[in-house]
Amino acid sequence: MNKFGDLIRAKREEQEMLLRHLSAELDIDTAQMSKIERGERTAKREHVQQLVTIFKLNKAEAMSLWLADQVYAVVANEDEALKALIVAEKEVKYQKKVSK
Amino acid sequence: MNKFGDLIRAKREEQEMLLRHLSAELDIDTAQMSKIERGERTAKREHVQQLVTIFKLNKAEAMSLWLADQVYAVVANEDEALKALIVAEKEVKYQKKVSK
DNA sequence: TTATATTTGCCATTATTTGTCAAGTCATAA
DNA sequence: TTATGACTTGACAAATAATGGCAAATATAA
Repeated sequence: MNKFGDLIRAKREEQEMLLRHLSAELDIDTAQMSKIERGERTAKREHVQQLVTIFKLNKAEAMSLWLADQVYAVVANEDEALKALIVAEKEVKYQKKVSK
Repeated sequence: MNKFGDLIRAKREEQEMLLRHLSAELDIDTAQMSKIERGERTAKREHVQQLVTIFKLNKAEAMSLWLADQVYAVVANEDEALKALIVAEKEVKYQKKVSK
């Protein structure tokens, strides 16, 4: 799963922006940016923020996808993937409740 | 969140087994085992399997908790934790469907 | 062909995780 | 009190993984 990279690539192509121009804005190698878009590497948090600004993305949505890719990497190909996600989800909800 | 470690500690204490005996069975340092039970370190997959055998655990359940701890570590303290989990969950369900 | 864009593979550097040890705490017994 | 046993903690080196950057390879179009 590479939802974040797919989103960035879509937005970049929508604007007919070159990979080397985008990577220059983030101050990273073009090859790195290529790998991020294709999901071969994970973008840094600071780069996510920059991309949100550059493409005027919904920050919550972008962060969700970026995080989801990382979550998915943990459970990919695991028999108990779904159960694990549900356990984690319950904990997140519980923490939200008790921290109020 | 440390559901896996909590489970192991509970089972070990239930049997009045010493940390050094358990760690000897897994062929790891007592300090390591202590850290695993307290969630300071993550057990290796092979150790999870050994613990399942030693304590006659439900394997699916144990694996779920072990994985859930790792998933939770990724999303802990993230504003979009819940959204991210739901995105990942949908992907897992989708993959399950298309791989049939 | 040539030029430009992107991808790929490799490797050095950096960061993170792991294993081990020794010293520490804590509770209990002598 | 001192001693002992169980466990925890902190520090460190070693192992492992992630990252950045380069150059070569590939692709796409003129």
